[in-house]
Formats: sequence, C-alpha cells, structure tokens
Amino acid sequence: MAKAYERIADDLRGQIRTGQLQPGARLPAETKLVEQYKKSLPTIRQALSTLQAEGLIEKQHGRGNIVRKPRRLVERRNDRHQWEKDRAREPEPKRRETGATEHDTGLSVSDLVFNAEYRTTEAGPDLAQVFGVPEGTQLLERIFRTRYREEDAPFNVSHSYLLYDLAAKNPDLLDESYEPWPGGTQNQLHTVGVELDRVEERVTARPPTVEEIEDLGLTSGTAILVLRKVCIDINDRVVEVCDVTLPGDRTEMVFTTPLARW
Amino acid sequence: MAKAYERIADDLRGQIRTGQLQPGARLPAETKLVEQYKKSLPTIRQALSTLQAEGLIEKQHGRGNIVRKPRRLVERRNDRHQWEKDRAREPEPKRRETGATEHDTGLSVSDLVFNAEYRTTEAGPDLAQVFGVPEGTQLLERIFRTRYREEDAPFNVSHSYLLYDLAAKNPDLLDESYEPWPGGTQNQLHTVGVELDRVEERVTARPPTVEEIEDLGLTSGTAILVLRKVCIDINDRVVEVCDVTLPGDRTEMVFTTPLARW
DNA sequence: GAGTGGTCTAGACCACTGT
DNA sequence: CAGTGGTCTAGACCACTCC
Repeated sequence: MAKAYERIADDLRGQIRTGQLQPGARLPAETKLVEQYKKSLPTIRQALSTLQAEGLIEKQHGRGNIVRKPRRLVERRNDRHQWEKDRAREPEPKRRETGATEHDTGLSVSDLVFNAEYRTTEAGPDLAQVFGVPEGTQLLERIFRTRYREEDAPFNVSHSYLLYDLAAKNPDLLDESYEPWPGGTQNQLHTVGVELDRVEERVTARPPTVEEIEDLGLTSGTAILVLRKVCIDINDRVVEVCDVTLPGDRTEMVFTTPLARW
Repeated sequence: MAKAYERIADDLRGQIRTGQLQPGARLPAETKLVEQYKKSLPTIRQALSTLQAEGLIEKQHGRGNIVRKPRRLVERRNDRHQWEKDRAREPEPKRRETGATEHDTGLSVSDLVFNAEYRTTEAGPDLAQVFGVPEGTQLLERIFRTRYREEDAPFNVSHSYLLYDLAAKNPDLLDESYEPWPGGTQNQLHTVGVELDRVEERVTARPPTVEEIEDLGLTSGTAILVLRKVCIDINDRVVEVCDVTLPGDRTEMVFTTPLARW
C-alpha cells in the first residue's frame, strides 16, 4: 500500500510530465485537492512540497502552486580563459569593449550590472594550502556579483583571492573603484608581470544554503554549482583562486577539451 | 518576529556549523526538541526537514536525525580524454590494464564494478539535433554503471549514444558481452576508423528525481551534476553523445584549460 | 474582500531500529 | 519492548495577491 502523499505526488508529477499541466499553469487550489484526493490538507501539502523539492513546481504565497518554467541558460565556456589572455595585452579602448561574461553570453556590457567589493583577509588552512603559503598570509579578497539589468538577483557571485603582496605592486589593483577593470583579472595580473599558463577548475554541486537562496534569488528546489578556479602562472605559481557560486537552473558550463592528433 | 521553525533551524544549523554537533552525531530526539523549544512536534519536524533539504542532516527512521558526514570525493578530470586517446592505439594487453575511471580515481580495476547494457533506440528531437541527423535515425544506446565494489549504489550512470550504422561496421561493438571494452569508447571508435578531435562537455546541476535517488543511492538533500559529453571527430562529425549523471556530494570534476604563451 | 498559501497546534497510530 | 521517526487527521488563525 503506497503512502497517500506519494500517490498524490506521483499523480501530479505525471500530469506535469505529460504536459497535462503546462509550465506556468496553476495547480488546483490546495483546498480543491483536498476534495479531489479525499485527504487532509497537511497530506496534500506534503505531496506538493516534494514536488517543490524536485524543482517541478513553485509555491507562490497568495497566488497558487505554479508549474515551473525552464529557465534560460547562461553559458559559461572555458575558452573564455584563452580569450581573456589574448585581450590582456590589448590597448585599453579595445579591452574596454567587452568582458569575459559578455563574451560567453553574447550580451553587451550595458545588459549586465557588475558589482565589486574589495577587502583584505588572511589565508585560512584551505586557501593557504592551495596557494602554497603559510596560514595567515595576507590576501586581497574581491567579491564580484553579476546580474542582468532587468533582474534583481545576480546569476554569479564570486570570491576572488590574490596574494596581497603581489597585487600591491600595482596600487591601482587594491582599489575597487576601478572596477569593472577593462580586460579583467588577467590584465590586472599582466600589470604586475604575471602570465598565466593554465586554469584549473573544480566543480561540485549541492543544495543551496539559506544565504545562497537569498543572494542568488533562488526558489527552493534548485541546486547550485560550486566552482573553484585556480590560475597558475608560467612559473607554476598559484596566482589567483576564485570561488564561484552559480545557480544550477540557469547555468550551463561548457568545457571543450582539444585532443592532440595521432 | 521570526517564524518558529526558522529560529529552531537556525539554532541547530549554528550548532552544526560551529561543531557543537559533530558529523555523525545524533540530534536530540524530536520529542526532546519539543520540550526544549516549547513548540509542537510538526513545527520541530518542519525545522528538521529544512536542514535535511540543505544536506546538513540525514533522517534515519527508528534511529534518529544524524549530522551528515562529508563524503569522499571522486575526481573526474578532463585530461582523461587525451589519456584515453593515447591508449586507443596501444596493443590490447596494455589497454586492458586500466580504464579512464581508474585513471581518474587512482584505483585499480578490481576496486570497481562495471555494468553495461546495450539496446537500440531512435533519435528523438534532442539527440537528432546534436548528431545532425534526421529524427528517428537509429542509434545504439549503451547504459553504463560504475560503483565501488564495497558499495551498493553506483557513483556514475551514463547513457552513451552512437550512430547505429557507424557502430555496425564492427559487429563486436554491438555486443554488450564484450564490456568492459579495453581501451574504452575511443578504442571502439578507432576500430571503425574514427579519430577524435575534441570533446565538449556541458554541465548543469539540479535536484535529483525520485528515480535518480533510487539509482544513485542518494539521500534527499543532495544535488546531482548532469553532464553531456559530445565527442567530435577530425571531420567535425559528432560521433558520440553521452549523458552522465553524477551525485553532487561525492563527485568533483576537474577541468584544466591550458593557455597559449604570449 | 475573496481566494490562496503559510504557520502552528494537539493528538492518534504505524513502522523501523535497537536491546 | 523501548525509543525513535513517519504518516495522517481536524481545525484555527495569519499573510499575501489580486480585483
């Protein structure tokens, strides 16, 4: 004998998958479902909350339970790194034209709103290990948020870390008011004599924390992609570590791996 | 005035984050929490279920609510593709030694259990578009599952698609009893005259469906990584499409992007 | 103001895990 | 068998959305 809330969830899930309930459509009111399935309200609500956790519906207080629409995906390609490296030594007017995110998304600079915040921190055990420096080493931490001009929530929050002593060679790099910096971090590193050899990106996924739900404007029933980007220069030194949080339901990361010919 | 279940969740979350409640520890019984917070059982349970959704605790019927332990990560590196290409033309004994997953994880063949299932399907709109063939074109679908010998659930389920006509050039490729095929798919493609030029991987994240919770042995409160790998040969033809489902709490994907020198 | 979901209570009974 | 979480009910009142 199947559990009541599971049967109800299965039934509604089926209606959504087969398209009987279209994306954007409102489900019957919870009180209607009570009559329909002859079960109590809390049972109905439990069924609905499992559908919410699966990302199939969205609960809107005062409006109803809505079938989720697939969201438009933002691509994030790994060829952005080479593209950014090529740009890093261009003259400023050219660098100013567009940034890496615009390169990925095909949007223009004016479609996106960019926000930066700088501060200094000390390396904890985790970052100290990645940089290969002692714990407590001073770091420049930079927090970036990118969002569409017409939307409230950013689709990208990243925390970038640079060795403070390295960044301080060019005092302009310590000043957040220069952001958005034309040419991005690779240009900034170029001004202190750094050339990148490779970028290593590590990706995992997990459910969002409450803070991330706030920050990224998620509804519950989504996952987040956690990306750690490590930039390594031609002397095999780690010169930047960047932790990026991306909403899983609107981000598609594209990694192209070229292979040597036989 | 904060909601009661939120205050309780915040309080418990704090205890977990600060380490007052260690991973693996049991929370007080729900009835104890009722006394402690002077709230009704359903309210307590609502607080606990938000913690479960965040992946912080795991509910074990009859035992208690347990603080989740971080899981051991399995790495999946993109240099596996070049590694596999290099192997593809080696003699069979060498190919038989280890596979790409063992290369990633540093485990030996005997630590892993591999399972394959072949069948034929027709290309739906999605796959037809990626392959650049008409809908209904016959495909060979191969379902692979990989798991640790000591564990029940696989950490990797993938659906690989090949053009049937291409695979049929070597009848051995149609027979699942040859799996695990030494040298992997790139060697198989080699036997029908295909050389890969590049691999394109697209990654998103989302909450698991009920089926995936079953298949991958997940507890609720985890996310899955969805990866689509597209293999493109030196004539710019799509020769394999592979959809991979990975549990987000035990997988770390590593992508290294080498950059050209200035 | 009508309709809808959100929060919370009090309590009954079932099912699983351990000893 | 004791202890624990899982399922379900019936009903009160609050908060948001939209007309």
